[in-house]
Amino acid sequence: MTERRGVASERATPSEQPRSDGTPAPTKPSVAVSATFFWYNTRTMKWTKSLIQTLRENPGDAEIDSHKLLIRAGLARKVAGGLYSYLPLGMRVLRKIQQIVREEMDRAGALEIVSPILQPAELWRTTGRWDTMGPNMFKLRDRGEHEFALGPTAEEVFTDLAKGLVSSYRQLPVTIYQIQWKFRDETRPRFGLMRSKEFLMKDAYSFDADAEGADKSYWNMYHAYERIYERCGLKAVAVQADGGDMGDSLTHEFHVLADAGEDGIAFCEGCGYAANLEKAERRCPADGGNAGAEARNFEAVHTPNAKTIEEVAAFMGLPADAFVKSLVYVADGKPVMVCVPGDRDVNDVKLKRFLGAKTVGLADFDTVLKVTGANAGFVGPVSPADASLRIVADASLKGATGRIVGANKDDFHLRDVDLARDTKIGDADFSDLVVVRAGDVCPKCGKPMVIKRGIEVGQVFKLGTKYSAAFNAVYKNDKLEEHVMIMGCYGVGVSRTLQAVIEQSHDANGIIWPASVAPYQVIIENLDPGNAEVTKVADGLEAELEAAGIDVLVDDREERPGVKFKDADLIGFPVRVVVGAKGLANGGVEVKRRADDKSKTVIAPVSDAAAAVRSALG
RNA sequence: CGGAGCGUAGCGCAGCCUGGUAGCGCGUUUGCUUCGGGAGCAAAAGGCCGAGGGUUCAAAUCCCUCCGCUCCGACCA
Repeated sequence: MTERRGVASERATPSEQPRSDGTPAPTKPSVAVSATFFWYNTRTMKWTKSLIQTLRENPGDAEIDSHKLLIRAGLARKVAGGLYSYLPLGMRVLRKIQQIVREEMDRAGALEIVSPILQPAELWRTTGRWDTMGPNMFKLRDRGEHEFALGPTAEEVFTDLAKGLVSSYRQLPVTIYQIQWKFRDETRPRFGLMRSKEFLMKDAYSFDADAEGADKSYWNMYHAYERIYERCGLKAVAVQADGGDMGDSLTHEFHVLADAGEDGIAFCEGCGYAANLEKAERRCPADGGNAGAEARNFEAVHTPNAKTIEEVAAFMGLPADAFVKSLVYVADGKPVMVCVPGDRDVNDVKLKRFLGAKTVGLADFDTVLKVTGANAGFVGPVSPADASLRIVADASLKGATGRIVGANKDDFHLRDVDLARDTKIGDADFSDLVVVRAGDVCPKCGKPMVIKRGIEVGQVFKLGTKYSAAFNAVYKNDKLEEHVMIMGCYGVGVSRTLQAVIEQSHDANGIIWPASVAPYQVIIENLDPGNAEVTKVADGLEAELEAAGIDVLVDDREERPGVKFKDADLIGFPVRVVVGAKGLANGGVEVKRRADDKSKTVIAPVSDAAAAVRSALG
């Protein structure tokens, strides 16, 4: 223990014995630190030397708790919109998360590299993404007018790299990763580190010889991700997501459930089905659930100026689901009408899939008028001006009768419309096309689903050969034949994960860090730094804990106890040790976990204090 | 990209409408008294009032332009 204290004090102050030439003697490195925590600078710290600055008030621009706490607890400071400096405390958390990610990637057999942030345009042009990424990518030129991007991701760089490194099937499978800063020109950065212009991301890319191997690589990473989030103390759930332009590719997003999350996720509590709202499907009865409605001839209703479903419903005094909402889309340049129940929203991704289109989007008003004969607000599936207009409808409208639709004539709607009788929508034109909502039926087990919100902290994605084909990244098999490698990509938002931990683990007093990623696992509150006896106990415990591999902050400020307790709670160190004259007189030091209330405080004799801390850390 | 709001001390804000040369709280520094859940008193430091231009004897305040930030929206008929 005496030795350990020596190490701790050496680090706290430069050696006091100058060399003969007058230069200060070098400070000896701590063997314990460099050997077991090689990626760490220090394991212990005195508050008065730490540059920790907490704020009593919430920052004016923060909306969500984790953002407020991030700033108030002194983890990060805003430099500009969407750009943050990580302060010493935040940096420690970031490094701990990185280290967990690194260890799990290494354990999964992935190889760490680092590639440039500044990426040549040429690579992006190879896949066409120089243009398709559009304004989301920061682009710049060097003095020779050569174009570059600040990497928003690195598929191109890694594929190009693999092409150069891999030539034989003997080298496969291989997964390469990096932890690197990424840049995205977000339209609206917000919520602190949640959506920022610059963020730290771990991105990995797998290369396989065949589909079976690619599958194994995918699940290998999937399981590594489960371990990463668990070790970070996060409850993350894997949800199905849409493969985007990659067709029906398998992909999962890892979400931390939180009300402040930006993404909606559909859950089935019956069978565990989970999918984000872009992807989530729902089951509809074969007949659309519309059997037995009374058949009547439709008639026109004058509905002046009532354009939205809300307005018409109010005007006619009927619920929104008595209406059919008809929208004109343009899919790959061709107009198409989409009908959904009046109280539902079209899911563009499902529509795109169903139509087999590359792009879909709402038509402009001119197109709407041209193909339907009416202005937006009064369009419907019954006899549009362009008789050849394709009309598709949500599955729940199959067999629908007695509905109200736009009349394709301004200021008019039609009532008592029977979709089968009065429109040309055929059986093959029905599909699940709406965004699911709470109560919709699970596509797997038929039970009602719920909607929750999540923060996306990672994604695993089967890429297929999209990138490797573009780069002609091939390997030779044992018959000397060339084949394109099959890829997967895997991302962890490291800086976002930091804030997600805060969002998921805090209370009214501040953050509650899981021990694995806490900036310091233990804070020792020296309530009386001027008292030699108290300070001796506090510093002795500091050294003892350091020797045991625990990192610890000693609050040696001359502050009133209340201030120190408030700060400890705000920053959220998992375990707090209070050393004060009063406590020592009463038999020892107090050990309390941040997550527990006062009643669970343990009084430990000084000789048992380190053991009590370790027990509290679990 | 459209709309709204805001830029004043390290942080949170007032002052602006009705021009007269800058204030409050927190934090910081010093002293005294306090001292187990954000103490009290006394003193002090700290600001080109986002930038540029205009009006005026005089501009944080009025006008114009620009920059930055925040929120809402981006057409679901």
